[in-house]
Amino acid sequence: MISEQEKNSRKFDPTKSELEILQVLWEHGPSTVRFVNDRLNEQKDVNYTSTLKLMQIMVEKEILKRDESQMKHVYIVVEEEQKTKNHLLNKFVDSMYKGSAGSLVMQVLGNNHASKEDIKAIKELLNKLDKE
Amino acid sequence: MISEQEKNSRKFDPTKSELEILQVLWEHGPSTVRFVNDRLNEQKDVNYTSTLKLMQIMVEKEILKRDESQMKHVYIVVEEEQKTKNHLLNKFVDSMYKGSAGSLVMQVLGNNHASKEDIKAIKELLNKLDKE
DNA sequence: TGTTTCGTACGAAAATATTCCTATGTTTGT
DNA sequence: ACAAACATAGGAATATTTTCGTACGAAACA
Repeated sequence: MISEQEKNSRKFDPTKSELEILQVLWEHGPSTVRFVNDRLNEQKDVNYTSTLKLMQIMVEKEILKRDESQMKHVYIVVEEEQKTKNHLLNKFVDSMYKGSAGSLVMQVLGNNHASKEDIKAIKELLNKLDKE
Repeated sequence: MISEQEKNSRKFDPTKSELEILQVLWEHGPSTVRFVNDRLNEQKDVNYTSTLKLMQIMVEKEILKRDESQMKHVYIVVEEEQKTKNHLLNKFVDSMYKGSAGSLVMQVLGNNHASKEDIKAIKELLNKLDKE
């Protein structure tokens, strides 16, 4: 269920590169371009100004906002991590599993991609859901 | 775990539009461009030749192959639906949940997107996994 | 048989996303 | 104070994806 609020507030989906930046910010919190770019360079080759540009675009799109009080601007994610992930997850489920979350879960679990701890936690959650 | 085979055989990931076409083919089996285009037009406005072009490109990329014995070429998905979906799912989990399938499942389930039947099936699967 | 409809092929245009060059100003260290 | 290092801004170049115009041949049918 998606609220009107949510529908209207989301003007853009992050692109692939934007998502990479988001992941850095999710992991480390508000950061400068320099910091984000350094993290990205641990994985791939990308010029500082490219990252800068991308983050500026993300500000325009209102995916990020920034604190300009310092010379080194600090970029902050606007929407909560969970909310964004939820949105992307739902989109994924809808398009790939016709909205059936169940079949997605079945596939993930059947794919030896879950640890014992995961499984335990999932069972507990299921029991809790049952009672409701 | 991804086999060498799998790594090498997958030269390209489907783009967004290509995925829409794949979904039609997954649902209806081998089809003509006309048929696919009609299905797409139930959702969005797209010119016949655009769909044709895209499907031709997909043949070049070896995402599809085609039967040209008839004048109306019939396009067939090369890789099994499940294999492709698996690949995309893994990519999604890796990028969004740092490879933790467990946290993805937790999120899906915590999101009232699973029916009672789903939950039952998942529990059974979990029990089976436990025994192994 | 002629014309209208439907098919493919191909290239180019348009839209989108990504990268980086250059200009210019600020800070840092000597 | 000066040079080197570092910051942002903005636009242009590139790459990628998507859309469609045009050409042309085959089939349908009046």
